[in-house]
Amino acid sequence: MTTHMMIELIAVLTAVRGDVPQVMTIDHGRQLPSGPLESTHRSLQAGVRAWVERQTGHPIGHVEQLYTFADHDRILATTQGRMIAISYLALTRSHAGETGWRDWYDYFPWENCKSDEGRASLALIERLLCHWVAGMGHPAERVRQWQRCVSLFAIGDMVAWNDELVLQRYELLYEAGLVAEAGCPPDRAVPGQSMHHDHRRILATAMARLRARIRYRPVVFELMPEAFTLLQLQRVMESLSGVHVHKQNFRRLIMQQQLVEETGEIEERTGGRPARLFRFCGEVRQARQFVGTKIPLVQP
Amino acid sequence: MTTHMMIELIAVLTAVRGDVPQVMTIDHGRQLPSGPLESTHRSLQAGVRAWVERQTGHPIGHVEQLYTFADHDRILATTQGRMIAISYLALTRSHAGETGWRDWYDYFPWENCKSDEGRASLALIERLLCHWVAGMGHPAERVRQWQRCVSLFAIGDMVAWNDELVLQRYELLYEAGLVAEAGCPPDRAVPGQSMHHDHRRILATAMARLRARIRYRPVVFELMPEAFTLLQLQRVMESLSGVHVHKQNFRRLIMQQQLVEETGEIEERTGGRPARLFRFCGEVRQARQFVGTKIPLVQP
DNA sequence: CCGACTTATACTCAATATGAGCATAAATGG
DNA sequence: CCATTTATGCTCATATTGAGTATAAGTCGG
Repeated sequence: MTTHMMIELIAVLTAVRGDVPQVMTIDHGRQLPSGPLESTHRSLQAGVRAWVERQTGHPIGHVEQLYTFADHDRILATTQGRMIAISYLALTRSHAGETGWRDWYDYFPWENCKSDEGRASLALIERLLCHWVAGMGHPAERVRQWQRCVSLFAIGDMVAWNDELVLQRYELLYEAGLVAEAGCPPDRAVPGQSMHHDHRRILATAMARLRARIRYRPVVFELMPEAFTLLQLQRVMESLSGVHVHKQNFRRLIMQQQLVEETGEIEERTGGRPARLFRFCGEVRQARQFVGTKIPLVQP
Repeated sequence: MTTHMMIELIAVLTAVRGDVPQVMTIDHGRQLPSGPLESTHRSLQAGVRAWVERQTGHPIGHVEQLYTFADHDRILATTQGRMIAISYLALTRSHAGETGWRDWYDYFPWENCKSDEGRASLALIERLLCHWVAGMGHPAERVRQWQRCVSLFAIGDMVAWNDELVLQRYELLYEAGLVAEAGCPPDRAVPGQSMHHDHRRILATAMARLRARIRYRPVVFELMPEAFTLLQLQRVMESLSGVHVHKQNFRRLIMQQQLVEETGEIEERTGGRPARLFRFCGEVRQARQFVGTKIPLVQP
């Protein structure tokens, strides 16, 4: 029953610079940082935390297990065993001047519906997917897959865009042979940088998880500086989720949930009226950490 | 880097008999079924599916990875390596006359707030936790832990009961030394059967995940018979979540989401007025599988 | 057959939450 | 001074939610 196995830990280390969500990479942005599980680690979580903190020098906040893979792609040629990869999402604060950070949306331009670039890549994807289903032999299958395209990419406004379906959208593009990882020639692929192995897939899993988490848990604050204005908070939420929020309603919900408190300081350089600075009042709320938050994310 | 490892798959196979959620066990209810990962399995998910279907003879519906553990408790004495356990939640339909099925709430009586037994065990837990924090030396720590007790077990109606915090509640009881797994003598433990290793913890993880899933995904129907009345559906939802539902509002939400359609048949043996039978219209909704459902779960 | 009891189903109503907009305040740069 | 920008307070229509009333259509015991 005991076989040769290699356990690999893969971290999706995420931070926000300015308003832009970023991910730590190695190999010129082609891979996520990963390392073997060491026997000195008390637990998997502790292993990831120690190893990431050693690599980056930063303390990390939220750490969360994503998924464990053991597909046959991962069988090692050299040994008899199989490769198991356990992926983690880790959040950290600032990272001025470090190398290896890449924008989320370099890999997933279509997930950033806020930007013109994102909308352009969505329009292109719509055409490519239309072409893909048109080439299908079986009519029933064609209808089924088109409905899948429509609901995942919100084609034709029949359904609303769901920002949490990052993984499902990537998998559809993979099946349609529109990403480089699926063996597609680069000139016929959808825009967006590819990664080695299944690392872009793991990044998609992490993005989806984080988009889901920030709605109901106060994890955004792990990515924010100590003090921030409400607009800065809103911009980070928007760039993480890729969708717009109504400014006044966002403020209302944040305030009435007492997630933040005023620092008393004022941010002058807003470009308009100065804004009050806030801090996350996590200490006070520590016991109430299970009540959950509710943050409104609506369409533009 | 390659070490001796044993990869163990652990399944939390869940079904509903009558209105009662049950879990498949071995070893007279002391363990969850588990088996080694075999190299013939294409993927982990396929491995779990094949192995569970072979064991039970039933087709299983929803399968979902829960968590991967590799704590030092799991280090094997016999080999140099470490034990990795990957746990899965799997749902299946009926299981008339099979052995090994146990009620969820045999292990977690306090999670069934609907029943008198559940409320009684909650009252007992409240007293035991009160005693636990009273014995703490440091006042600040005492306050902190008591707030944790209050918010997890909804003591004193300051916060509402959150049915999804199954794991957090179990971990609190473990820390407080009130469960047999923490080395507590049986007569001083909280009611509820214990399990070997960390299997009750894994069951808690599964219960929490399923309680979260049934709110937003139509997975309940994987546990229902082909045709059912709305009251049957409601009772299953209630027993899975452990809380009561307002009958009329439940009907309203189910109907207006078009999750079900009438079969045309009538269930006569309701004990009152006969009820219309419904079936899940998953085929029609297959493409819309991402829209999500919303099922109201409120307090008694 | 009657009346107590059970469940099914339709409908109403108030409280709250949500989405969208208006208005004013306070800074900037010409 | 005025256009522009951002901050912040407030209103309002609509949708959602929680809870209750009312009625229908069976059962069962006498």
